[in-house]
Amino acid sequence: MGTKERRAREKEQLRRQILVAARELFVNEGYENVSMRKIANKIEYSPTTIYLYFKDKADLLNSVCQETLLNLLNTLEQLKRDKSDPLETLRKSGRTYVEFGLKYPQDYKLTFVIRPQFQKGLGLEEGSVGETVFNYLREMVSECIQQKIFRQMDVETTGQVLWSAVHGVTLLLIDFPDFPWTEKDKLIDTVIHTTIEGLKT
Amino acid sequence: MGTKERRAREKEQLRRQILVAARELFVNEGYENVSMRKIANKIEYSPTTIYLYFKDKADLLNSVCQETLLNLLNTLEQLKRDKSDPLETLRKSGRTYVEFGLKYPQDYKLTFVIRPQFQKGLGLEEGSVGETVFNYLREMVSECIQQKIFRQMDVETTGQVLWSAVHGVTLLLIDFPDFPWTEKDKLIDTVIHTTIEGLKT
DNA sequence: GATATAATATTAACACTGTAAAGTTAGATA
DNA sequence: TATCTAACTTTACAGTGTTAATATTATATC
Repeated sequence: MGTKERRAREKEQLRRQILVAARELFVNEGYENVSMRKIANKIEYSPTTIYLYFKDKADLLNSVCQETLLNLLNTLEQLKRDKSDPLETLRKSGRTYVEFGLKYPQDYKLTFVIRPQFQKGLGLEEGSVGETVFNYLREMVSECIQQKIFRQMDVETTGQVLWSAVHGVTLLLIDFPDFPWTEKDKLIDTVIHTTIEGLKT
Repeated sequence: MGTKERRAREKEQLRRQILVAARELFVNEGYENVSMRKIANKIEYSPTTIYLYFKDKADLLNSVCQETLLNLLNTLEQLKRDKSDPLETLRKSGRTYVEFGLKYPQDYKLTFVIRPQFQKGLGLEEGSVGETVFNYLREMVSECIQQKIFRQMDVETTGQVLWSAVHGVTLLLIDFPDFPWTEKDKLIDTVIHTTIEGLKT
């Protein structure tokens, strides 16, 4: 009598369908230009059905962002880390982070800028995906400090400085595409290089 | 026959009134939670009157942001610049920039994150206030490079690296108030210090 | 002072929004 | 076959940005 299981599976399926549709619309048209009705149309359900799966529009956004964080985490973890050269790992991770943001600019903004506006105290609490991402950074930084490549500063501050740098350059490049930036790759590399140099002993 | 002038003055006055009301509401309730009707109520005019002074809501936002940029510029220019110590000037400017963002977090986000979403190619074009602000940064950076305090990199890239750093830390502090940040002042100083160290010869 | 003219403000309306409440339908259990 | 329940839809509400048409006011002209 696997009907219950099948039902549960179907339910999960529809949930995912909603998420996929929502992400696509959010990304292509911007969060505020997407209505529940548009999402509903896309999946061919009535608008209010969505509310059986998500509390409200902000909750839907939140779920989309959780996925984004998971994608980011996966992307980062795919980098093979050379234990003997933590600095290079850090550099590559920084690059990967920024590139992820530029590859999915709307997702990035949704996750790191828009969502905080709707969800105070968001997504970085203990046990969350967001925290896991930050832990990834902590580990790398910690290695650099232990190996005395970086100056002996606390891991938290060091990590936060790095995050600031990559977050900053990512958002600027996304938000001001018409600004006369230095060649993009050069800018990204310089930001990362500069920050790392500044952190060295 | 100064009636025309008086009329113009009155018109300008109402325009300012709208701007003030809009800013206050945007800042306190967030751009998307503010309706034209709310603004109209606040100034005790009918909603459509606003359209006689601003093209639409985005235009209103844009004007508010122009003011913010002007405020930022004034704040920065109030710093007295010690020509003989451009590094200290740069440091103080960085601090001032971040503090400005934290003092008016909503204004900052409105200007540097929300507005770009509504106005592509925004506010940094030639002759704009935004450009003037960036020119301020250019000058300081240029001085540091000329005096060989900074390594001989082009002014543009160097400036953009600095901007990335302060922009990044400002937004992170605004958007994730619940994250276990290092003590705020320490973080800001470390970000600025690290970036500057990284840029040195 | 009466009237024409221009400037300014308002009313009414449209097509849309997020979402709550009530109504409907299909499948499982008995 | 009757009942129950989960899934989904219909309807409705109060609010949105914005436009067009209308009304009101203040000025300039006679």
